[in-house]
Amino acid sequence: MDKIVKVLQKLKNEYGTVPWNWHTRQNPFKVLIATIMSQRTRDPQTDEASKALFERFPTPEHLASAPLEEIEKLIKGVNYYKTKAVRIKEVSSIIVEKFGGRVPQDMKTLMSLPGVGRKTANCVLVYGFHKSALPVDTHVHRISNRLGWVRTKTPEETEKELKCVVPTEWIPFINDLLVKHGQTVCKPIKPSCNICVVKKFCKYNEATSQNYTQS
DNA sequence: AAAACGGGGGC
DNA sequence: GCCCCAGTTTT
Repeated sequence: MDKIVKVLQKLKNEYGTVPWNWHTRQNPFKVLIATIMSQRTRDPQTDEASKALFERFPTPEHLASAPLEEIEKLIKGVNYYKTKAVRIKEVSSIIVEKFGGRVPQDMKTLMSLPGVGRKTANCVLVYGFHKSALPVDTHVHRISNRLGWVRTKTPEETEKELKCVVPTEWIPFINDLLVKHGQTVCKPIKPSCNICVVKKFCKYNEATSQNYTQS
């Protein structure tokens, strides 16, 4: 079996398959809004806030005409909530007025929306429309490099290289699994390599553990 | 390419 | 109290 698949299988065994923001998936508009909310924000906060928001304003039409203050209040708790409230309303209006209430299905149009960058657009494509898209955030970028799967400077490079080395059927799981691993074990600073289930496949661990195993 | 944005939770 | 964070936009 391929080495990368082995690692992904181990991570899947460790962390399970329940995706973040599961209640929004298969609804492209909800995926879009919830993903904007999730930027630089921890999971549980976003999850609760997005549920509250969609209960009150379930569609682009509702959000486009919602009072800004009410949106702010409902999503308070997520990072940048004031800026995001403005963008959520803007995005909803654009979708209603320019796209007939439908979320665009291509990278370029998605990224033209306010508050939507490459990572968010890819989330919409893969979780909303089941396309073969790979959202790369700081965790995916960092861990892919530590493991030695890629050698890249930017998230976009990582996205392209990962798509070449990871089997298609695993693409939709990469983000969830590596983010979970990155939050709990493979942290940006002082990663807990001693408890890592994939350390024997990891270049970073190989390089850093040498200092201790010698002598 | 680097800084700003901007706020709650963990240590 | 300080530091960090499922990014995007602006300088």
